[in-house]
Amino acid sequence: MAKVENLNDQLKVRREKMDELRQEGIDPFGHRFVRDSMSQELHNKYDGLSKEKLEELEAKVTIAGRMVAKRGKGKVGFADIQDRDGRMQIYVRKDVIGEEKYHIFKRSDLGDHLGLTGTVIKTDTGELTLRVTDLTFLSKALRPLPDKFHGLQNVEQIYRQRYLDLISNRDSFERFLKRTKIISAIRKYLDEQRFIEVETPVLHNQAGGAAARPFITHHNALDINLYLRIALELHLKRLIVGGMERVYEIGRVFRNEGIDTKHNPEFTMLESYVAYYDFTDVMDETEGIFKAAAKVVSNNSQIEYQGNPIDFNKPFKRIHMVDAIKEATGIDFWQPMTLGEARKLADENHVHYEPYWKVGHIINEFFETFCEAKIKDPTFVYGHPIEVSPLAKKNAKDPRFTDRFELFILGNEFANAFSELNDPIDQRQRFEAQVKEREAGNEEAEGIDEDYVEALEYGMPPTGGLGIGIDRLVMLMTDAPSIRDVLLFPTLRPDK
RNA sequence: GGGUGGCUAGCUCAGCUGGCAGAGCAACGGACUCUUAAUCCGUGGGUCCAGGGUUCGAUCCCCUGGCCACCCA
Repeated sequence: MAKVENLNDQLKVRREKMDELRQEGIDPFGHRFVRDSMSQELHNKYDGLSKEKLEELEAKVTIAGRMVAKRGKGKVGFADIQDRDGRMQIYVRKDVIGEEKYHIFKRSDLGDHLGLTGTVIKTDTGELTLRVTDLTFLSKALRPLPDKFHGLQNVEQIYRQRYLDLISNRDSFERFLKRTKIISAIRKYLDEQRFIEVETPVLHNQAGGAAARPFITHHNALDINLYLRIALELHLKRLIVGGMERVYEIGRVFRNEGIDTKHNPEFTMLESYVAYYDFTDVMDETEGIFKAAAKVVSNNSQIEYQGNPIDFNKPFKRIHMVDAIKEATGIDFWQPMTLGEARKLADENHVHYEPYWKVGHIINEFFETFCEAKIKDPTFVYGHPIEVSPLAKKNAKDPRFTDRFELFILGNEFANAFSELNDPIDQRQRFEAQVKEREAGNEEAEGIDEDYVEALEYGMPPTGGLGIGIDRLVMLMTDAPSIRDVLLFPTLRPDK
């Protein structure tokens, strides 16, 4: 707690007012208060009624909230009370609530919480208002709120002190409400498809299921290092082996990488697995999830992201990665090709590659270089090379490629899915290839998860799996330019 | 990792070519019984991100560092 001599005038005054309340026998940090109405509820109910009609009705209600604006006027005063759903104007008259209570109102600061009982009226200017008959002081704000007109603009403060952003920037508050509703809609959609929602460990013995560097932590009693999960994949598939048939988890995963407008070290993933599905079924499932989410934020399933319209009514496009490259560049990777030939093509087209890369890596890089950014409409790009898909099932007709897809919208990836590799022999070989990659310099390559391979040896049904980054989905649906705008408390460097 | 920009009162922001630190809101005192970014009169409020340098003099110029944002890899 700051020492008194370090306080600025406003902090001092508010502490003095707190003491004043105590002297008057009022707890500045009050207690239980029963309200019977929310601001928005009152607006819905009474905004449509005339001033006269409301006078007739004499509707008596009790509300509570934070005072966010105040307009004094001698022996009467107006203020705006903000609760979770919105705001309600109150009208306080000295001759109605009496000297003592009016004094409390006059001495209240912006930011204080008040409980108010009164009748619902309309003012001469037509604003729905609570004409206060009783006032209860509920909680003192010892610090002043951000600018009442501009709100909180300081981006750093918005992230570090999200509560101030939520108090003073209603659009931000509503974006987080939408986030919650989107996730609820996704749950509802999956639950209706008879999925089982599960929770799997966050602490892993080995970080697998994705290509990413993990956070490492230590368990004291076992004296072992543990890894914060980078994916949900390998545990959920064990549950498919266990016969759950349709599972999903919405949970936090952690990746030890840089922070920018699209990356936060911890973020929320949805992964789902369905026995007997292949990746084309998963496309349908994915489409259903995105359409369910779009309905939450739009009446007609048309949204706009940073000025770009997206229509979720249309069926999503589907294109093979190799065809997409051919369309964009004329280069045909369907042709059988040696590594030397692929490298030559890469050199000719100024496509970057690493020494340990095989043909498949180069194909993938061609896609990322020439195709990804051009995709606008929701599009499933499928058939990723086997080298970049260590957990996906090989395509039955062309084993260079896998039955995998990614969903792209406006040049960004929103989902990653595949027919799961359920052949334990093949799986072991893919893990071994990953180990070699790691030795060749790819720090994100996976190790061998023996326990997982053993689970596969008991027999996993053919399975369709899906991963969706929930934060990016919410960004898209709420027109948020940065992932930090959809995370209540984004990761930041400590403040001093 | 590289580049650019920002950091000034509680908040939102000005601050010219280097010359006493500014406004609006908020706060305080006063007036005001239908205001709504209330109004009117008056008052107080600053580690100009930190440290160093140049200078008679630095919020301003230079160097180093911190935090944040954006762009690029």
